Amino acid sequence: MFSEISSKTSFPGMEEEVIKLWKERDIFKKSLEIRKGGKEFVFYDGPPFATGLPHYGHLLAGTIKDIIPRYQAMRGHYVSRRFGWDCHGLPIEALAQEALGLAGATAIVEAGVDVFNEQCRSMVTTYVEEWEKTVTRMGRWVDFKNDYKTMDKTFMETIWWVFSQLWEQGRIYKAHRIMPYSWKLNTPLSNFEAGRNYQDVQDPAITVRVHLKDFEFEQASALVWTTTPWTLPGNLAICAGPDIDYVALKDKETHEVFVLAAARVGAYYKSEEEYEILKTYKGSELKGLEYEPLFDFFADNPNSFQILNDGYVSTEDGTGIVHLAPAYGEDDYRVCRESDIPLVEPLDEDCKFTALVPDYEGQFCKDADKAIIKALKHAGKLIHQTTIQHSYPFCERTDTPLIYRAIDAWYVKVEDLRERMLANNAQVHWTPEYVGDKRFANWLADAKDWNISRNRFWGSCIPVWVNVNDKDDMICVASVQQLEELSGVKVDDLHKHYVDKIVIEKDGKTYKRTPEVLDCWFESGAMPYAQNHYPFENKEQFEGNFPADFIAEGLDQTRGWFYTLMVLSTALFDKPAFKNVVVNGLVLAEDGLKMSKRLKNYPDPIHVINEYGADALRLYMIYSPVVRAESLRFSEEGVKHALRHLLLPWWNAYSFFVTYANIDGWGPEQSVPQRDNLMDRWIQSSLARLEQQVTDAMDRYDLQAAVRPFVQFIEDLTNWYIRRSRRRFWKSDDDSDKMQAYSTLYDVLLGLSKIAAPFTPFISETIYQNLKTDNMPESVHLCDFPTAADAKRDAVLEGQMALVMNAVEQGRTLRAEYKLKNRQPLAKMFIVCDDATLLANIQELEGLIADELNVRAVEFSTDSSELATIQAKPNFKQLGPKLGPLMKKSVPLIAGLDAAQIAAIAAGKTVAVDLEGKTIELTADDIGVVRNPREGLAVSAVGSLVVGLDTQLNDDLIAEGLAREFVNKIQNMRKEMDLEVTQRIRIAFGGDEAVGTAVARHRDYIEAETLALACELQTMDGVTGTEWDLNGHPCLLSISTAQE
RNA sequence: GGGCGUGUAGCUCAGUUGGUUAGAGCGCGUCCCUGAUAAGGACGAGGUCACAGGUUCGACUCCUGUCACGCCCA
Repeated sequence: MFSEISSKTSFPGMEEEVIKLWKERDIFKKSLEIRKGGKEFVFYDGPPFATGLPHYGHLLAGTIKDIIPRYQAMRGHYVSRRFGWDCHGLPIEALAQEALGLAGATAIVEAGVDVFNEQCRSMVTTYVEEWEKTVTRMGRWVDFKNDYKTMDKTFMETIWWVFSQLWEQGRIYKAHRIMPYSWKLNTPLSNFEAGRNYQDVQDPAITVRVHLKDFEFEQASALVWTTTPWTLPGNLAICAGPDIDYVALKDKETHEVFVLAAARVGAYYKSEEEYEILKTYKGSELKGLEYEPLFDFFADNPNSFQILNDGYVSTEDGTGIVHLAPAYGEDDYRVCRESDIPLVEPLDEDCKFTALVPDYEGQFCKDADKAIIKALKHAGKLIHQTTIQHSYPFCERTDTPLIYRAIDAWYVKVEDLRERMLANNAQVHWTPEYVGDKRFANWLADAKDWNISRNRFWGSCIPVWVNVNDKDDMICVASVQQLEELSGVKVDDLHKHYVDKIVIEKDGKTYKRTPEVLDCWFESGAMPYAQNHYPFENKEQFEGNFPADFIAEGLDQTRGWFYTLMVLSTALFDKPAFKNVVVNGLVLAEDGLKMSKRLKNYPDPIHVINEYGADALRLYMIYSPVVRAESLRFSEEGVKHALRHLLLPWWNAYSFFVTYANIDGWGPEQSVPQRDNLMDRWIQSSLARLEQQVTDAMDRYDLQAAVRPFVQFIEDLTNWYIRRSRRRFWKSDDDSDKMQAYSTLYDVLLGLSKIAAPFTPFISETIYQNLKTDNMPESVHLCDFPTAADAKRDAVLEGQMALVMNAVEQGRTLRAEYKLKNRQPLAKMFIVCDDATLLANIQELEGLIADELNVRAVEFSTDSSELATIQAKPNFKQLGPKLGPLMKKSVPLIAGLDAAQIAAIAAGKTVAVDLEGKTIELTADDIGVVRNPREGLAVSAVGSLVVGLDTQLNDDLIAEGLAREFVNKIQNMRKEMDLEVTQRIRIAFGGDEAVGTAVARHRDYIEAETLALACELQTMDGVTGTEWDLNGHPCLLSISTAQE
């Protein structure tokens, strides 16, 4: 006996049961154990920040990360799945700051880095439990016990090793980075922090002139605009846009020559009469012109004081020529660096001018604006002065304006790796392809050196100790052991508040650690090595498992994880870190906007799971283009749809099987191998096709394509195979056909549970558990994925069934068209097909067609002429290349061929026709045949099949129709009364003569169909029952239960 | 501003190497069927395949440009 299935199964409830089962029997662990020794399929988990609850993006990625490994495991591979946690970085620091009420870096230092870091450490695990719960509830199998955390000592030690490898390659260098800086707190802030306190302020906006040397006009100056006069003492170059138009104009009043963007002249002169245009230039033509420094503080700085070119210059305001002080602007820094202009830094840590600029020494930079403007005015270099109001970032804690300035930073040289990274990327199979070929490849081709230092606290430390007396004397530490040897200190923890205290004394020199921590992307990129504590441990294991066979993340990781993995694997091993990658798109809210807690424009994931189940949610997401990097507008309705149209019909089919198998006492031990019935052979072939389609798609990592064929299969199974086979299960005697039917449906449901297992692990498991025998694996996820589909397919049979379905569909259409309801039997139908072989194929299923369409007889014929006319239509694909420009003109000609000609061509003869004076030889390949139903007949034609209905009714047919109506009403009443399927009944009825006659004539049929022991006619008055209308005849029906 | 992608029915999406009637599901309307019943089927309405050029006998499909949206970068 199979377990009975409640008619009110709750899918979410069933899923919870399955989770319990997996847990109790440790199925995940077993699924790994049974594959031990098999070829490994290596999966790397990209670590999420655990700073909030999982959202749909995580659920989606998690589902992909579950399906592929489940599938590969069923294909015989050993797939270890370790969960990863990204523990370091700003997101967690922000939470800790909030918890401790610390507003910024200085507050953290004041409170103590140890206090702060321990706070971070304690908060990392805040969401771990929730994550584990949700990930598990979604059905994802992943090892949380043997997870990796980027804050583990072993992980962090490998990070040092990775860093030291880069160091030894000469890839690590120090440079600057322009960052917002709080002069009050003496600390740089992250851009994120800087963005939180913008205020409207007034700043001076001045235009100054720099005198051009060796220009073609005498007394010429370039006009330069700035809102930060205090940066002018540090000016080292000016910059023009290469494609911007510039003019040299002569001021008619002063006779001086000024150079500025043509588009900006109007901002300086009210009328065209005030000046004269001498010449126009492209910015690129001005490149290289030298000018006299505004101030002479840095007059000897190499390569300085010339016009540079860069695309960032605009003509929105100012003069179209910008001044560059590389220490105080990101673009300034970049452009100057490209021209090898070393930066100068005239401010101290309080942003006061140093002795390098004696005129303003000791003055706070912004306060010096006035004096600087005055000096420029005095020197005749100030052309224009005004003030502007703009939005400017302020320090959150002190409400003082932030100063953008150069901060020491560590970089990894990446630019020379571009070629090798591209070559390695070419070995990676991307889904979808374009992300790898275009997006990622373009990104690699333009890779910039990577700034890996952060002026923060909670992260892996840069393992470099610097000689306190000589900044260029550095020691890069590659392991804990090395640090212990160098320092003589036992090292237990590699976080900043521990290692900063460790001082190295060597050869009489003192070394202290550089204060920065590493970008946490460095850690995730180093995850393949660090999760294994390579090379300190697991050397062989790592080397055998690198690169990964598969990873999956969102499109946003092109610049994130995908990139950092590639940089480090290329630098260290000159290999890609992964062979296959599935890139998913963004999950948006249904309104097309980003999901927003504030707008509440999406349903809570927990609600969706509890309402529809994880299987439905998984299916909905996977069966969408979001698995191919396109965005998905998440819709609850869509999840419901997956449940109603895929899971429920499947479940109903299974429920049908169990119900009748139990009634008949059928069990798997009675299974027989023969398949005499075409329907049985057909559904098995369909299952094989499904198997083949799924395997093909999965081996291409195309999840959407893998799910698609399930839709067709479920449709075939439920709406054709089961519907057409129903009687074989419950009306026939225990004969061989019934055995075969049970055996087939059993095999199919069992096979389907395996094929679907990676996608919908819960319902697959539930069904499998009930169907399996004792000598089968204890979980569907311990089974082998069905293969060798080729051998099980019968393409001829599949084609044959397609034709039959086509014929039936036409028959149904005709019934609808002629308003002949299906319960009304008809005497005859006609099926005509010119091809005798095809016709014979259809004829094999005559009984099925007759039954489905409720006709007493089917007449088959190869001659369609009585039912339809035929017409030829050109085969464009075939004729197009042959006819070329004459193609269009051939259309009416071919349509005009007569029946004899078409028949001749179809019979393999060649018919010659004249087209614009040219003779065209038409063969069977050149034309298609269209059949048009003859007028006045109930005929339909699709392709080569013509179907006709005999619509004439006689008394006999009408009586049978009534009997069928009668049965239908009784069945409805049985259902209404919620009777058991096997419950026997008695029927009492009243009705007119027609009803009475019909019932009398078909009593046996009625009693058999309705499981009635008696069906008695009474007068209308004698029956208290339900009133019905049987095809226009009034009828009263009453039923009562009966003992056999 | 640059790179990449997307744009097909009211909605969600398919659409093979270019071939003439552009499909499916949902929703809507009409009808039908039903011991698979939280269903199911048939039919109908609904499309200038974002727009404009070009290549071709023929373009949703290939090329160029434009527009809108998204992601990333600047």
